[in-house]
Amino acid sequence: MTTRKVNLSSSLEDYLEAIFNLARESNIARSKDIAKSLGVSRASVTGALRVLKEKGLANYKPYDYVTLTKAGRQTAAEVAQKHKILKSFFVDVLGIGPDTAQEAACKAEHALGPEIIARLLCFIEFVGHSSKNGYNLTDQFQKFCKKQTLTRAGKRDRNNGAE
Amino acid sequence: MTTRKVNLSSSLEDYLEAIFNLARESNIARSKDIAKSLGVSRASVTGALRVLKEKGLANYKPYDYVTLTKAGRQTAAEVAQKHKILKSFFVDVLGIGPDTAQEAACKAEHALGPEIIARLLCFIEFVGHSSKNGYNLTDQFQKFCKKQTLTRAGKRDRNNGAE
DNA sequence: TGACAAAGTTAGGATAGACTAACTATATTA
DNA sequence: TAATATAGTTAGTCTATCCTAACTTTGTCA
Repeated sequence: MTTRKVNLSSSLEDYLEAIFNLARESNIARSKDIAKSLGVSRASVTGALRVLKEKGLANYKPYDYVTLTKAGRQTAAEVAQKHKILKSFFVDVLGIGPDTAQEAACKAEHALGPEIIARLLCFIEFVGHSSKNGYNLTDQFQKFCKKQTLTRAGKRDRNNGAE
Repeated sequence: MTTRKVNLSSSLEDYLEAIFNLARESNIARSKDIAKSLGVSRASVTGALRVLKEKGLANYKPYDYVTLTKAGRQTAAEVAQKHKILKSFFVDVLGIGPDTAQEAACKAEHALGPEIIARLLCFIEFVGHSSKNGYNLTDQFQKFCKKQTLTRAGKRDRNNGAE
């Protein structure tokens, strides 16, 4: 029997992901660290933990360490996976800087469903694969991109004061 | 002198975009239609219009038609542009169905900044360009994708009951 | 072991965004 | 033009999320 999917707000997904990542890094997810990693107050964390408990995603007792339930871990892993794939797409395919990519992934991970994420992953693999097969897609794109940007800058200059 | 950028919530961006689109389609953005196109109540629209007016983005008077200010049009056009580019990427590059793509674009348009959107546009152009130059990227990807999916399904089957 | 610091919680409040129900203004049409 | 339908507004409420300030629990160390 699979666990029923809970509808989660972006905010709760963020908490889940933060707990998941902290638990991976240091085995323990402390309220203080969750607050720090999300940039919210400790009080907000307490509130979120209560909600996650209600939804069956976190094992939470006041003044005790938090852990995720199986369902919680599963959902958190999905969110983290989305994040990872998006960031990789931005950095490895589009050539975006890691910080901008990180920030964008944080937001977009809540907006895109599994179908698109799966395709995106496939696309990243396709790009990697194609690089090995002679046609280096990434390089080609970077060249193309630079050319486009210059062309446009030129057009803008020539049109200056037109409209 | 350029108009200063206002910080907008996703929700307000949605209203702006809806007004912009309605005005393009039928020259007039009626409260009722804004409500319908966003799936909210008419009362919610009134509230949003007041806020957009405060922020200098909409010309709003009770019981009158709404129009966007110059700043409002500019912002709305940017959002609509993001939407268009995202949808095109999903459909034309990833091969996602139009309905799923539409829905995802609606959400992601609020999450991604101008840098990533510009790159994405460039990438779409690159893909179109490459198709003309012998190497049909889209076809290649679709083939690759199908193969991957099958491979994974196979692996899953062979692993059944393993863990 | 008791005092102090750190972590966590609670209480109370703000804001954004949505809703319904009731009211007002505008538009239509007999 | 008066009655009625439609559109738009207002008032009041709800929920989600965040905050600060004050309180409680836990942990540390002299």
